[in-house]
Amino acid sequence: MKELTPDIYKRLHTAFGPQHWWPGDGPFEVMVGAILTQNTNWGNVEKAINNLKASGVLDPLSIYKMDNSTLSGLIRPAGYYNIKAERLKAFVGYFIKGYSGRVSKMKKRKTEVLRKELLDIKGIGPETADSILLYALKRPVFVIDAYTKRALSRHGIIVGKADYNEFQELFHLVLPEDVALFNEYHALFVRLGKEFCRPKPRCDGCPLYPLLPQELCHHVSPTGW
DNA sequence: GACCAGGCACATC
DNA sequence: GATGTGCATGGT
Repeated sequence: MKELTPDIYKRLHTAFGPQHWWPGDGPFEVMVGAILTQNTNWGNVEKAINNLKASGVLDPLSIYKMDNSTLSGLIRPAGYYNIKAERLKAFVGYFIKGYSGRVSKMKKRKTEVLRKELLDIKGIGPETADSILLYALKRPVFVIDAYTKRALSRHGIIVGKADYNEFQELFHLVLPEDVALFNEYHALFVRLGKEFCRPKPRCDGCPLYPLLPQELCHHVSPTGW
């Protein structure tokens, strides 16, 4: 197990520069995007969000009142549209009943309380909850996604099995609680993932090379990542 | 046509 | 507790 050293962030930031995350307009749009992007290409999510905007329904109350079938029709380009319609409805139900659909009210609560509440909503798991906490509510919570897991495993920083919380602890233990840093760092891992750490790796020019145990990042860890 | 994408819940062993 | 499967569109 290698350490999560500061030069990893430096290498990524030097290679890619600032990523300007989260793309989108305002906290509520970020929350909606966090649900829509589950296992889905961001370009498709943008189409769905644009449909909601064009119909003038990208607000909590409109989504809350909308038929599931109408909603699923609008978010269709994002894929899994029936499930995601339910998940959006579940989230806005919580948001309206708990906080009158107001981000300012939600911000009064502690991070741990909000995380627990979000995880209790059917369709919101750890990555979606943490994305909402970090990118919409500006809490210092590190987001772990498939790319981050894959990159850390392939580069030998995590060896063997690790669940979401163990990956997250790796960052929480060494990083200062800095929202801007968490924001940028996660976005950089996604950028790295898109360019180099896909299931079929394209390792030429990977900025984390030569952290690798051997020579090439075709190295596949025991976890299968 | 095959592969992949900024997950999650649920069934089954 | 670990592993497998359904959910689905759209770009490469």
